Amino acid sequence: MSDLLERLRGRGWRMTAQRRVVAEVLDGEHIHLTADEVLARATTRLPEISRATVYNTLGELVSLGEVTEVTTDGRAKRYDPNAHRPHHHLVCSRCGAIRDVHPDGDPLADLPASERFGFAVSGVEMTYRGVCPDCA
Amino acid sequence: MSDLLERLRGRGWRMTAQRRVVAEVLDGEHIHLTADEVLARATTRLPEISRATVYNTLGELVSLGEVTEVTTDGRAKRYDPNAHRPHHHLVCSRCGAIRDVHPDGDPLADLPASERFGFAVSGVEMTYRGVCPDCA
DNA sequence: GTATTGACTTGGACCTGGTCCATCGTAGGA
DNA sequence: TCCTACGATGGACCAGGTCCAAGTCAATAC
Repeated sequence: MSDLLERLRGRGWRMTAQRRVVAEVLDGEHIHLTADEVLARATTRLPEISRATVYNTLGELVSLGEVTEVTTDGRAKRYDPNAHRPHHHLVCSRCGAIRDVHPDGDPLADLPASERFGFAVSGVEMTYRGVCPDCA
Repeated sequence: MSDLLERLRGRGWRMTAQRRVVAEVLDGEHIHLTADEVLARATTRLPEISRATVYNTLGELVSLGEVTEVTTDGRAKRYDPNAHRPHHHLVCSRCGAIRDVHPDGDPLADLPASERFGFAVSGVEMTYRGVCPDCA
């Protein structure tokens, strides 16, 4: 069984066939599916699952902190199960392919107090853009 | 007249009352309006302007490189007229307020070759998150 | 094993942000 | 001043996402 399912069970998450399938579909590295893609993959395993349930389950996984939402293009949100290890994203400007990346340095430290406008700054998301080998 | 209008005229942009109003509404620092907000403000000056025209004009300004699109929340895109001076954004997690910021360092240099997956990397967007003074 | 119950699921209506298109209007050149 | 290609209009349409009332079921208690 996946780590994700293991953790959810440990947190007392009520297990249903639908939730299991959604969690299984999201398991792995460099996974960045849209809700519709999750629905499509879940449907192959559990044909009667509904769109609303997929949205509900994804929303819960996000509030549990097990999955993060990424919007790289202003269109559909994507769901990234790799929330336990902080990372940023590298996106192909042509085909939209996404890779998880780990830049050096501490971008939070690079924002001087004079550029904080009195905000309590707590995090930063970085989206690198480029062209992937397949599109070059 | 604003710099923006000046530049557009210099580039042979056909000037109409609608385009002028949209460009004027977008003039200034720390401006990050949604298309609907642009429409609302434009409507006070030119009541008969249509939604389609606002979207068309914003799209053109973006392809001309005079305005950049920002999506900070996966909802409506926002339009940032400050495209001629590169910058990043600091967003309040509570109220959504946005400030332009200029971090130190070169985030592009912080992405090692081993983390580039063969991409030709050309740029990076950073979104700092925090709580603004008004919401604290 | 059965009863109970509150949480989960469902499908469909609905909402928001955005795009498209046929038609009308007009800026700017001749 | 006239022409015409480009821009504006509004209304239909689309994608992604949310909401809701009704039905279903996992987990607990007995």
